[in-house]
Amino acid sequence: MDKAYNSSFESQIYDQWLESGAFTPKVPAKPKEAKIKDNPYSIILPLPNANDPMHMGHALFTIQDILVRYHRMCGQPTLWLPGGDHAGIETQFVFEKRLAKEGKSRFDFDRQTLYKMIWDFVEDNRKLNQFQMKKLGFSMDWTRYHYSLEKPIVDNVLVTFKKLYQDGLVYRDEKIVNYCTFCGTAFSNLEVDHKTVNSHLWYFKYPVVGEKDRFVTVATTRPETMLGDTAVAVNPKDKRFTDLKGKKVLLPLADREIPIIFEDTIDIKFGTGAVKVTPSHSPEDYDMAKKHNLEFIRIFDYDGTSNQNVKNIYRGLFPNQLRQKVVDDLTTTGLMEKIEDYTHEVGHCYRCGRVIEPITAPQWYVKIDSLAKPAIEAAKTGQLKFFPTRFKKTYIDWMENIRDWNISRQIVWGPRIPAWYCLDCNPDIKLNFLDKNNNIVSDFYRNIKDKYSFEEINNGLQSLVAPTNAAFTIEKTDHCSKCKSTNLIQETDTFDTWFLSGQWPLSTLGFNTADPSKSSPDFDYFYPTTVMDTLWDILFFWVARMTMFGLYLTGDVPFKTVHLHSKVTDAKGQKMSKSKGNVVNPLDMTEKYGTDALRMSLVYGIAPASDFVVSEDKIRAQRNFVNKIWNSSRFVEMLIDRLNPKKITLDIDKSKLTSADKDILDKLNKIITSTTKNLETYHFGQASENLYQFFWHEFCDIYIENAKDRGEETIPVLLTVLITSLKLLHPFIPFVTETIYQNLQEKFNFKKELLISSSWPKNEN
RNA sequence: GAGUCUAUAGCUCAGUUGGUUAGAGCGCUUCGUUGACAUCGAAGAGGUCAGAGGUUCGAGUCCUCUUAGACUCACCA
Repeated sequence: MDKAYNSSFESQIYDQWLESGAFTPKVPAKPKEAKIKDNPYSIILPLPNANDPMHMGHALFTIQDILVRYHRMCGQPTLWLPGGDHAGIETQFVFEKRLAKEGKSRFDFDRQTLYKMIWDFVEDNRKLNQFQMKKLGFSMDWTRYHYSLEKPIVDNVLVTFKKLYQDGLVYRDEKIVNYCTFCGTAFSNLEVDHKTVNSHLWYFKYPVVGEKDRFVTVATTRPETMLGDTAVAVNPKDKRFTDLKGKKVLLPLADREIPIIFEDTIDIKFGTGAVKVTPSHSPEDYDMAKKHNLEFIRIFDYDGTSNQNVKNIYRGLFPNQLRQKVVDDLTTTGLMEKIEDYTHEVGHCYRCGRVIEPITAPQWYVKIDSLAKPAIEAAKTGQLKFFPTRFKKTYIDWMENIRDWNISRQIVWGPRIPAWYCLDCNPDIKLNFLDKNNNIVSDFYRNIKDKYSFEEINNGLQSLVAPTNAAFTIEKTDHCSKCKSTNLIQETDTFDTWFLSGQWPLSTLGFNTADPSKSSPDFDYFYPTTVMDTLWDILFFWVARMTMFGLYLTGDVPFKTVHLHSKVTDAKGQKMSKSKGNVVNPLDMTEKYGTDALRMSLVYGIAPASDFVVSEDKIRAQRNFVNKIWNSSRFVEMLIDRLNPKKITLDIDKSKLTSADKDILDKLNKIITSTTKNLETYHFGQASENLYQFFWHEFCDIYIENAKDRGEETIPVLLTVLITSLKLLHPFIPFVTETIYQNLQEKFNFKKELLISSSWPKNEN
C-alpha cells in the first residue's frame, strides 16, 4: 500500500461499482407480489437543473447516497433514480443573459429558433452535470436516468393536463397576476419575493361631482395607477363619507367620472379612510371591482409601458416615469395634499429582482382545492411523514391556504400548453410574430389576417394572447370543427416547470397516465418511493405539488417520508447561489482533498434542517481522518506481516480474549447498533461523529497501540474490527473504504466481493 | 401582519426519548515521537449551556416570559 491515501483510485473504483451492476436493482417478474416480501428501497433524485454546474447544494446529495448505500448493504433492492430538469424560466433566464452579452434578445427570434438554441445550450451542460455526480461517488442507477423533456415524459404530462381539464380542474381566467415585465411572464405567488421598500404615501384630492370645493382625499403608495382608477372606496361606517352615497368624483388627469363605493374591508384609520380603486393593477381592488361590478381599465401593457387607455401625454411610460409625471401634474394642478414617508412590502421578481407589476392577464389555472384536500389528509394521517416533523405543520398550513395555481408561463423554454385556437373563430387573438423580413408584428388577428398568410404568422410566431372567452380544443385537429378553417394555432404559453416536475416520480417510474394498468414494472415495484430528500426551500414548489399529483393520479403518495435537509451557506451564512457569486465548487474540493473528505465533512456534525457552513478547515480535518483510516489499515497489514502467522482468520475464539479484545468488541457492537439507529432516524451528523470517534480514538489510539505488543492471537479481532468499521464507514466515505477492503482481500486471500455489495454488520450480542 | 427556527469553549458547530465530572473540528499551551499516519500521540487551558422564572429527586435538554438574531409565508391602500 502507498504511504498516503491517493484519491486517484476513485474513478477506477466507480467504474467497478458500475460494472458490477450494484447501482441497478433488478425488478422481479411479478413486482406487485414481490414488493411486500422484498421491501425495496427507492429514492428519486431531486432533479438538478440541467444547465447548472455542480454546486455545494448538489454535493448534499451525499445524504441520499448514504441512505442508499446503507439500505443496499442491508440487502434491500435499492434504486436511486437520477435525472435532469429543463428548468423552464431558470434556464431561459440564464440563456437570455448570454444573448444579452451578444447584444441580442428573445425578441430577435421566433419561438422555434429560440427553443432550438436553448435546447443545444442545455445539451452541452447536461453531460457535464452527470459526470460531476459520478465524481462525487453517487451510486445512482444511470440506466434509469431521465431528462424532463424526453418525449414519453412530456407526453405523459400532457395527458395529465387533459385529464385535469376533463375533470373540470383547468380553467382560463383574466385575474390579477404577478407579472414581470422584464422576464415577460406571469409568476405564481411562490415566485414573488416580498421586499421592504422605503417609499411614500401620496395624498391627493379628487373633486366631488356636483359639489363645489368638495374633495375626497385618497392616500396611495402607487399614484401612477390613478389613471386606471374606476372607483373610490370608503367604509360604510365612516361618518365622514356617509353623505356621499350615490355621488361620483371626477378623476383628475383622466377627466372621467368614477363612483364612490362603500366597502367593509376599508380601514377607517388608515390614510384618509378613502381608497382609490384600480381593479386592473391591484389584487384587492380587483376583488372589490368584481364585487361591485366596476369597470376594468388596464393602463400598463405587458411590456411594462402605459397604453392607449391613458391620454397621449401619459402614454408609453414605465411605471416609475409615469409616477413622476402624475405626481408633478397633480402638484401643479394643486390637487396634491401631502406626501409622507412610508415603508411597505413590494413584490419583486424572484428571478431578475425587478418590481412585479400586478396586472390582469389571461392565464391558465388549476383548481387546487380538491387536489389539496387529500394531500392534507395524507400528512395528517401519517401516510406522508416529515422529517424533521415540524415541517408537517408548515406543509399543512400552506396547503390549507392554497390558491388556484397559475400554471402558464409566457416563455418559450418548456412544453407548450396543448390547446389550439381557431384564428378565424377568435379574431381578437393578439399575435406577436416576426414576418418574413424579420420585422416584429404585433396586432390582433382581425387586423392582419389579410396581410399575412397563416404560415408566415405561425412560422415567425413569438407569442399570442387569447382573450379568456376564446374557444379552444385540447386535441390537435386539421381544421376547426365549427368553421372548417385550417388556421389553428397552438397556445404559446408553456407550463410552469413545477407542473412537469410535480409528476416526476410518476413519469420516471413509468406510470402511464392514460392507462394506469399499462404502467411499467418499475412503477409497480418502487411506487410509492421510500424517501424524498430535498432542500426545504422547495417544499411548496415541488414536494407539495408531487404529493397532489401523486394522490390525484394514483391514489397514493409519491413517497412515504419527506426528509428535508439543511442548506449550504458560505462563511457569512449566505446561501450559495450563482447570482451572488459566492459559490464554492465542490469539485475543486474533491481535487484538493479527495471526494471522501468532502462527503464526510458535509455530514459530520450537522443537525437536521439547520444551515450548514462549508469551511475548508472542516474538509481538511476529514481528509486527515480518511488518511488515518488508510494508514491504520496499512499498519494492520504490516503488523500481520511482522507476526508472520501460520493462518490468517477472522474467526474469533471467545475463550481466548483479553480484556482489551473484549473492550473493543463491546464498543464495536455498540457502534454497530448506534450507527444503524442513527441512519434509520436520519441522524447522519451523529452517526459520522460517533464513527470518527470510535475508529480513531478507540480502535487506533487504544486497540492498535495495544496490539503492537501482542502475538498473532490479536489478528482475528484486529481484522474483524477493521473490516466491520470499513463497512460502517462505507456509506459516508465509499472510495477509501472500498479500496482498502479490496486490498485486504487480495493480501489475505479472503472471498472476493465489493464492499458496496457486502452485508451490513449486525450486533453480535 | 401570521408562523417557524436559532442563542452551548476564541471560531464553526454536535449533544436523538431530561440522568453520573457538557463534547468535536480548527485555533492555543506544554511534553513526547519522527520506523503506520499529509504527522501522530500524551497532558492541559478555555463554557454560571443568552437572561429571568417554573415543572422535577434531577434540565443544555420540558414549560412561560424577556432580549438578540435568522428564515418562511402574506393581495391591506
